[in-house]
Amino acid sequence: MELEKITGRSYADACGLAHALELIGERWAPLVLRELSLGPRRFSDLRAALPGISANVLTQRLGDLEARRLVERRTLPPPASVQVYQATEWALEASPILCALGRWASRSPLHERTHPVSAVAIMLSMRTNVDMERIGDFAGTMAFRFADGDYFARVRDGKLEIGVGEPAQADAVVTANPNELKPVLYGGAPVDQLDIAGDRAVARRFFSLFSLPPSLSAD
Amino acid sequence: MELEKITGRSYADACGLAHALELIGERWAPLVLRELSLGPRRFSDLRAALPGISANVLTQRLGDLEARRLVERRTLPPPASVQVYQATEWALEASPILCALGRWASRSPLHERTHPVSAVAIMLSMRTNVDMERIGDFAGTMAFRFADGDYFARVRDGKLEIGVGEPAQADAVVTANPNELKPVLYGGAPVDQLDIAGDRAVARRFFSLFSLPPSLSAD
DNA sequence: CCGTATCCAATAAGATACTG
DNA sequence: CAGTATCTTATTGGATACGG
Repeated sequence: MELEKITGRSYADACGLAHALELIGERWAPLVLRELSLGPRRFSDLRAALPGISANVLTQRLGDLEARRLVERRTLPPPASVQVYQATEWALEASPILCALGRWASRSPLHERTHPVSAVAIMLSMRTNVDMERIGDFAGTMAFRFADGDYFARVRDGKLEIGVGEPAQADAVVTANPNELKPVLYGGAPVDQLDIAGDRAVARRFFSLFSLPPSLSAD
Repeated sequence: MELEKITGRSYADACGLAHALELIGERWAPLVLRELSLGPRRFSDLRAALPGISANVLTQRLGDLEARRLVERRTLPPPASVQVYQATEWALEASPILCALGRWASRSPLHERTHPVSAVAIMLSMRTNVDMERIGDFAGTMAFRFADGDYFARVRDGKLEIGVGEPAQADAVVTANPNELKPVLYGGAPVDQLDIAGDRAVARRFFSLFSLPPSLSAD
């Protein structure tokens, strides 16, 4: 099977970057990977998380990514018996690189921060924008309840762990939509504007760990 | 000025990665940045280095990148008086991230390593694929004379520096085209198949510093 | 030679409707 | 819900021609 058949147009360039673009350079592809980087998702999860992608483009992207060994299609065991899409181990290795690219781009004067974000995006942004030096000896576990699922962030031993699902024991539980988190994480908005159950002091400390890199002047 | 006017289609997603795609997600854009990441280049340099890009598309990409503050157009002082395109400082910060993406992609079973590479691509690949642990206390300077320009690689103090132009004092001078370097750098081909003037022992040691990450099995 | 502009054909993306 | 099918629009690439 020739590469062009799989990737559409070839750059005919042996440079790894050119091949990266053949793998994930098509529109939406990196965002699909982003949505898969915390765990498997269903077709409709992806559609809901990617504002504006159309069903036919998502179908095609998932098929492309599967052919390129970045995504695997799995059917969950009964009684669920639903099909999910899962990033391969190798695809997950690209995730921190894509996050770094996102952090780089967030300095752009053209960056429109008022757009909505998905649950996965805001959780990944914590991993990307945490200031390790501010962690110190802080430890705590935050649970996040979004309309489309539960996530957690656990700080321990100077590290931040992000995951899907209900954490073992949460110090505080935030019920919100992802957009409401943005101003508190990155806009200096007061933590109290969030719906938080549990230890609000832990929550306050937790939210103080994050900051965006400096914006370039818009001129 | 609205973002959509600058970027074409918007993802309407506040995630930094989505914005990165709005900035450099269009076809050829990252490869144009790659070509600019070791210094300013002329239009025709870019055309020559990017196999298959049409003048048409290159003009548009350069204009897009300029509007997004990733590229600046400069006119060199007389007597040259020619126009060159230069990556902004911020754009250069994306370079290591794009290199990391290239290294990640190079593990793909679909990666076609027989395609040609540009001079800048092969020089950047050294920065990307050098094994720091192998440097040890080795020091040496290699000059590379390609048809379209001179480059150098200097190893010193456990670090590798890549640059454009003639180095101060080279231990060895390699005259080749970029494709001929590939098998020696990454394919275990003998250094002696290259046209090398100067200290061949330094050259041999130098070329032994590089290796690609392991390929995934093609199944 | 250095780009730009224009025209055309091939692809890719988007919107919408539809099927199991 | 999980996709297909179909149609329309946008983007890309290639060729060619044009001005500095």
